[in-house]
Amino acid sequence: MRNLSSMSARNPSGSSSSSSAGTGPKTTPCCSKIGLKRGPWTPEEDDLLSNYINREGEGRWRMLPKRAGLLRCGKSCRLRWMNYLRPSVKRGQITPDEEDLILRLHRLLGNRWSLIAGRIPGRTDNEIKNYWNTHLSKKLISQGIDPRTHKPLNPNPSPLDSPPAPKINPTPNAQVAGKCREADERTTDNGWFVRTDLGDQNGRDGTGGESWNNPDSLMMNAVQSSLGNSNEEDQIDYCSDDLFSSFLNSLMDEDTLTLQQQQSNNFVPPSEQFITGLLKPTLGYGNICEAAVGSSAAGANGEREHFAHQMDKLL
DNA sequence: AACTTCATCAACCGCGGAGCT
DNA sequence: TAGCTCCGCGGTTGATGAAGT
Repeated sequence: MRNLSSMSARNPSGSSSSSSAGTGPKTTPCCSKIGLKRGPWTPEEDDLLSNYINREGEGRWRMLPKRAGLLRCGKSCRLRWMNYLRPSVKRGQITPDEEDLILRLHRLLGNRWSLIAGRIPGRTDNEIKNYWNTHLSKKLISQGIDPRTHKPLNPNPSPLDSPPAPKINPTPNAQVAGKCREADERTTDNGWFVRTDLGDQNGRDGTGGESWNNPDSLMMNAVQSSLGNSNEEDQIDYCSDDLFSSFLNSLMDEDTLTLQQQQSNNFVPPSEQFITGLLKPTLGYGNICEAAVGSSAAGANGEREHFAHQMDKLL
């Protein structure tokens, strides 16, 4: 870890930035940076910030610098606290397990660094983002995998933008999948049964197999398994966080399984499209949530709304 | 030893959403 | 409803040290 104090400021003059001048009427005193210091933080500033937050708590970032005696903007204070000074921030190298987790979460969530960081205790979005850009993306490229899509790079891209080839080269993915949790026929932590006896390539496997080709069902498997033991009303308030967590775990479980299937027989389960396609911001999480939540027979209206709101907020 | 290139990562920037009036 | 403020997010920058020539 580089000594921050030794780093010179990006804007040594410390003068106001002209970049925010174009923000028009929305420019706030916080953003004007008139007379505010920029660049690396000194230990003294760190102490001031830490002491203030330990005393007063987080939040009110705009007023914080003034009250704490710092010549920084609120944004800078928040960033420094979140990424460096927070006691829960874990320093040191990313472990192989964490790297594995980042890869799998990125496959599911894309560049949602804050969401990914939320699933990795002690790591910040900035740290994960940096690690991805400097390590993992290059690693995937060297393995022949597109770091954006997590699909094999096509050496001969078609000008017609044809759909993905049905046969996926298992070698690059296998290197990733080899690091993933083993997923045989088993029950996940949240109780969602993971199938390995998949049906035919259209996802028709008879009873109980609709999880693979029905987004609603996929979602609701996670939802219902999480709600299964939540009969008490007083559990409703906090079930949504668990719900999202369970949902994500479920997706990751299926994700692992999908990779194994690709390895073994090039089979691409229909829900692959759901995971890697529908779970993209451009296609809207809201629709998924609405569809899943709207069709839910498991929860009361309050739960549905709470869940939909939570998912919308998080995604 | 001097110079150049590469890798790393803290910090900055602009944007957009949420909440309030 | 519109406008404003605050906050958080993701993309990007640029200083620094390491590695290479």
